[in-house]
Parts: sequence; C-alpha cells; structure tokens
Amino acid sequence: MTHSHSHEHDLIDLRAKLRGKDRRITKPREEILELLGKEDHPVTAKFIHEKLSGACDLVTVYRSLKLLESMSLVKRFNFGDNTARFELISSTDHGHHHHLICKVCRTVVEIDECFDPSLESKIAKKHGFQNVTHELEFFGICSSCQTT
Amino acid sequence: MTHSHSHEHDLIDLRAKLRGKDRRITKPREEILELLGKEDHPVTAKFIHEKLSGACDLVTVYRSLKLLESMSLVKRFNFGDNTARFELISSTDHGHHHHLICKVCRTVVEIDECFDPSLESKIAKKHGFQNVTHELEFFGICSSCQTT
DNA sequence: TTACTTATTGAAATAAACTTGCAATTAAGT
DNA sequence: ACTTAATTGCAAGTTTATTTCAATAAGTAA
Repeated sequence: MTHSHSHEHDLIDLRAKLRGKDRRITKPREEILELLGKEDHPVTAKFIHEKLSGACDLVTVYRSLKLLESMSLVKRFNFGDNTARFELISSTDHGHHHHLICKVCRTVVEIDECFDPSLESKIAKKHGFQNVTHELEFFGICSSCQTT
Repeated sequence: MTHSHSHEHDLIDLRAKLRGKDRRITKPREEILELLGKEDHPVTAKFIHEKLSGACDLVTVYRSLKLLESMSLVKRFNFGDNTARFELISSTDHGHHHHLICKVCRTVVEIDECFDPSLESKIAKKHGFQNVTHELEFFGICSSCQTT
C-alpha cells in the first residue's frame, strides 16, 4: 500500500546496521534501498540496474543485494524462472508474506494470508528440525488472461 | 517409501501418453524415467546426466525433462538455489507434496502435510484468478546440523 | 525386411544469471 | 588532510539452460 515514506526508515536502518561493522554506507546501497522502497513487488537485479541507469555497475547491484539480504533489509524470492527477485522487508509484515503470480502475464499480487503456523511447528517437531520457515507462492491465471 | 516397482508403471504410462502424438519412445527418455523412479528426492539435470554417465548428452536430459514435465510425468521443484530439480509424479499423491530442506547440509525430507485447500480457493476468488496452485517448501536446520 | 518420413539426438554455439580477481576508488576514523 | 581498508568497476569466468543444425534412429507402411 504505502511505501511512500517507509524507505526513509530503511536508510536509517541501513546506517544503524552498518555502524561498527567495518561496513560502509555507499551511494549504490542507498540508491538500491530507495528504489526498492518505491516498488510494490519483488524485482530482479537487472531491473534495478536498468532503473538506476548506470548509477552503478550490475555487479555492484548483485553484491549490494547480497549484503542487504544478509542484513535482513531485503528478502529474496524465487518465482520459478531461474531469476532471483528482491523486495524490501517492510516493518509491518516482517518480510513474511506471499505472492500470487499469473502464469501467463507474470503479474504479481501480494498476499497477506497464510496458513496456520501450527502446521510449521508440527512439521519441525516431527522431523527434528529447528528454525523452520517456509517459502510459499501461488500460481494461477489472472482475470485478464483468462481466455473466454 | 517404495519406489521399487513404480517406475515400471511409469514406463507404461510414458508409452501410453506418447502414442499417437507424433512423439517417440527413446532410450534417453526411458532411462531418465527409470532413474527418477529410483530417487527419493528431486534431482538436478546435472545429477541425472552424471548418474547416466554418458548414456546421453546433458542437452537431451534437459529436453527430456521438459517433455516429461509437459506430460505430467515429472514435476519441477525450486529449492531457492537457482537450479531446477525434478521428481517423478507418483500416482499416490498426484505430484502434490512438499519438502523440508536443511539450510546447512541440504538434506531433503518429503512432506505430506499441507494447509487447508480453502485458503487457496479463497485467494483465487479474492483476486479473480483461475487454476490456482501453489509451491510450498520448508527450510530449517536438521538435527545433525544443530550446533549444541 | 526394407524403405521412408520425421522426431530426436549430439555437439557446438549462444544466452542469461551470477560470481570472482584485481587495480582504482572512496568512505570513515584519526 | 592523511591513512587504511572496504567497496566499486571492469573484465573474465561459472553455472544453468536453450538454440541451431547435421546426423541418427523411431515408427510406419510397403
């Protein structure tokens, strides 16, 4: 919904997390975070590089995204097309939400619903796993692509 | 559990599905199906090629997997490492099941549990999508990799 | 069986996503 | 401003997967 001001918080967050870590606040990192703050859906590294039109190298986009991901500022998604997509972790949903993707036109809808967390703890317990999380994406055909 | 004889059914299935479709039953296709019948978890094209040790080209493995997938004999999975993995669609679960993957050692556990299908239909209805399916994988740390 | 048609294969080339090595740059502390 | 080391850009290298095309082989019909 409203990503309008959230990215300012993310820049503050970035500075806070980088402080005292032998890491630096750089223009590419700030620009990538700012761009992600304006996007409503996960975007590819290539997309970011093009939108930033030469502000930095594509390699730097890859490296920055990896750093931002390791700092839990950005979340990586996989929509099954062999291309990683990245989204800002919003403070509201803690980065946990899912997507509904049109198999035809690749339109993406953000989904807030999720299944009961007891399913996850049940599975974790059953197999002796810890720190269990999940990746869930829905695929279907959107209203525009439904051939009558 | 018992994949021991199921692949014979798959070969019959393959022949049945290919018949009268201008498609041919070839050695690589049979061998890939047979190999998948012996595996308990999704495997990569590279893995198949190595296991078949030169029985056919890696390109043929990719092509065959794509064909088998389009024929609903094989299902493609994505474990978040930019590498497609393939598994035989068993007649019992109709190919619908999930996985629990150890983030450390990459061990895979097959999961039969799933959330209530009403969640899916609810999401489909809400956004006007049709033929909605989902991809769900669990990630965690297995008992062997849990540092005490 | 033999001949015929065409789907399929192998090999090399290409494509796309991502990573690595290294010299040049630049952020941040003193 | 000076220094140190993290970061960047560029080129080259990996990995995964696809495409092109001549050679091969599966299925069909004589």
